[in-house]
Amino acid sequence: MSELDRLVIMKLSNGVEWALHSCVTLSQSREPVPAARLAELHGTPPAYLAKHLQALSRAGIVRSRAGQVGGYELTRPAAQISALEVVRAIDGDGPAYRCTEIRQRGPLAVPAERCERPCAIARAMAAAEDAWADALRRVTIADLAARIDADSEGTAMAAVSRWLAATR
Amino acid sequence: MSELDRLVIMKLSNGVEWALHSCVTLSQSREPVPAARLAELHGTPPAYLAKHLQALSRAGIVRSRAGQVGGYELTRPAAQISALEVVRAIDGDGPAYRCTEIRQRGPLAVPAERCERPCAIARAMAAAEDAWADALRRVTIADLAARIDADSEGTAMAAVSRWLAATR
DNA sequence: TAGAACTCGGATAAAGACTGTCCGAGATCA
DNA sequence: TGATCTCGGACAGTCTTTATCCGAGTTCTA
Ligand code: FES
Ligand code: FES
Repeated sequence: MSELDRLVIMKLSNGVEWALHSCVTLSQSREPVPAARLAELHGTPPAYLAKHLQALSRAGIVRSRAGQVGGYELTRPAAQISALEVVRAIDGDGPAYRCTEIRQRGPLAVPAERCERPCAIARAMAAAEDAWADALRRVTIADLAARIDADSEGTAMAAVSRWLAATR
Repeated sequence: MSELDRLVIMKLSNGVEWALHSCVTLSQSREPVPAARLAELHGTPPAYLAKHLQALSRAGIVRSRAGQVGGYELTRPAAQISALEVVRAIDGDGPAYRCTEIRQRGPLAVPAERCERPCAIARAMAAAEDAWADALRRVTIADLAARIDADSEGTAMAAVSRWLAATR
């Protein structure tokens, strides 16, 4: 690990990247795709990716199908799944900034009866998080697939579909 | 720990809250304030708060003064210090979403020569983080102090100044 | 209808980050 | 000169994240 990487503190689980790419891949297949196939395609540990897919299943984003022809598939059209849903399913739906109410502690503690409204600092942090969430809510899995396809001059998604069909 | 707290995944260090409140407090004092005094006022572990104040010192937000009348003081007027600077100093200045470039792995790996531009997914996540950062960049420590004062009907900051002077 | 193979699902260890604490180096004042 | 107070980085404990495994359930085949 390089020095630069060590200075950077990781705040979001790296599984978010795998989950988003997996959703984009699933949007290109009409049939269920096994977790092991997705892991091979993305070069990730199979068992760990499966754990994240389970989280997506609990969130209602994907549906699992057991058996020989089983696997994972999207429950809704890709245009109706926002990136925010995927991130929240993996990383947790709680706020990143958690107010401990330290204003109610110490010699100058504010009485609880005056703390009906959140602290001004907590309000500012919550507003920033809302802006972050809104930016992600406006992007759908279909948008991401289209952009990746455009970056590859319209060859990437077709290659994915071909690979999925060939190794079925 | 309650069940609700366990469901919420903590992504941001809670030291961010202590640092922001400490900066607001420091903005109300013309003289250096020792870390132990700030810890007593906020009801936090003294040694751990000191560690975070050291991080603020490295970032150039506060200046430390050793000796009997030493302590911490802001290096600039509170109106020129953004909340984003404080958050970045404590939680790290790296992006929360870290792209691992998984598109360059696996059987359908994209050649590196085609990866000059970041992945579309990474771009969307970066745009969301920019929105978050912009919201925090527009808020200064002086703004937060004014809002906390307004919430307390103009008594909070005066009480802080009085307490700091009385216990000097 | 019985069998076999393939899949998901949760339960189980190892690693790293955050939390919390300590004592020494340095500076100021008497 | 000495004492006292301050910061600063170095030291353990706890929790989340990472990674992995084997059993339960389902589907196709003979
Ligand atoms: S008391 Fe939690 S942010 Fe002010
Ligand atoms: S390769 Fe990292 S987000 Fe697409």
